[in-house]
Amino acid sequence: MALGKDYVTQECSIARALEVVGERWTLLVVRDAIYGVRRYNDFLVHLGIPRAVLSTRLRTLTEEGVLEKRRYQESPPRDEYVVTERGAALWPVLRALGRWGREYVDTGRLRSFRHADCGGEVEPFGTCAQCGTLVPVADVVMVPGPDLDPAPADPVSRALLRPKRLLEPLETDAVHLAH
Amino acid sequence: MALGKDYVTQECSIARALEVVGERWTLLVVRDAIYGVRRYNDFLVHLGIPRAVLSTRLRTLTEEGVLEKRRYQESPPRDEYVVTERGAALWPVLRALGRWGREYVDTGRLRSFRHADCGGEVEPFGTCAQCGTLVPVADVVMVPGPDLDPAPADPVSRALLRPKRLLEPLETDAVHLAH
DNA sequence: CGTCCTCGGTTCGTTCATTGAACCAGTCGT
DNA sequence: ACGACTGGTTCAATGAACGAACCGAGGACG
Repeated sequence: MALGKDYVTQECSIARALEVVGERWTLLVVRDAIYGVRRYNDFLVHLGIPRAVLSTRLRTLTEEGVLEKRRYQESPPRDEYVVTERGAALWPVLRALGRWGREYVDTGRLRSFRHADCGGEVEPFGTCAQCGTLVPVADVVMVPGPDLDPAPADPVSRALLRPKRLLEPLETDAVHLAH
Repeated sequence: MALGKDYVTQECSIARALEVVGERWTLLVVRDAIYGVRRYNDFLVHLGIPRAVLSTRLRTLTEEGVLEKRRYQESPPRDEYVVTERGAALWPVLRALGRWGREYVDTGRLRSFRHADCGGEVEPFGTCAQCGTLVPVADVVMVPGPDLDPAPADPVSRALLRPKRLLEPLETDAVHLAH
């Protein structure tokens, strides 16, 4: 971790993991990436993160193999950041955090996560309440809840008002209009 | 979160959770608390954290209801920090982080976690490999692995070389000798 | 051809958190 | 009376985050 002193003294996989994803904003960047956000500007407006910090996070996450920088058009040259398998493997962490946040911090029902195959809700530990299988990230559908702001300012939040399968790229208003 | 700007713009339980436990060191403090560490000095030597930071973390975690400050002897007056139910509910987060760290960052086998009732290993999502039940934190036993340093410098790490049920108080050398 | 706009950054001064060392107060053991 | 232990607080220096400004490559438009 690029934070002054690191956790290397810790003989613990939790500490090792936090070395990689424990910095401020990092897990939120990964969350957005799993939600399907891929472009610099989309991360920027959705997170409200300082540009310099975003640049650093994207760079280190790419170096760590959590994201992959990929050119998706040549003219003008444009790159996107896509979650790797390693990044997608952080889904259980985010799911667990989200459940804890909802139960112990939140008040409203913001989003729920359902198994694409059978519609069952994904439980605290990532299994499907309906069919009991351990749901892979790619088979999770994010469903917006009733307590989300119905008309958010930024296009990424608006795009996330529709149910959306995780990992698939997000279509923002801008991209939509460009067609 | 006490970090300059907060994540309040984020309509997301993950962000809300990170508001509480997203700061540097915080999750490691909670991890230690779940491992059974309870006393200021034990956190200090085991984490190698600056005293000022430890003090603020313990205070905010107490205010947030993740830990509870409790007087355990009157003369001299001594307090200990014990995980609450709310704090113990963070176990899935730590388990998920640990699994990710072991699979994608670590090399060695540092610790494993087993179901106290049947001895089965606790799987990535927190279920028991043997009997299939979702194992509550209090029924998890931490078992040290072969790649741990066999003679660590601090007494807390030494105490953690023995198998240990989570949440139960840790007996360090010092306490042990004091009997 | 000149101007404006977008995207994906970098630079920079200010603010804020972390660090590590020093200090301190209450209590015990001897 | 003296020193050690526990559980802190204080302080100066460092480093990270913040936010606004700037920048360069490439269209788009007229």
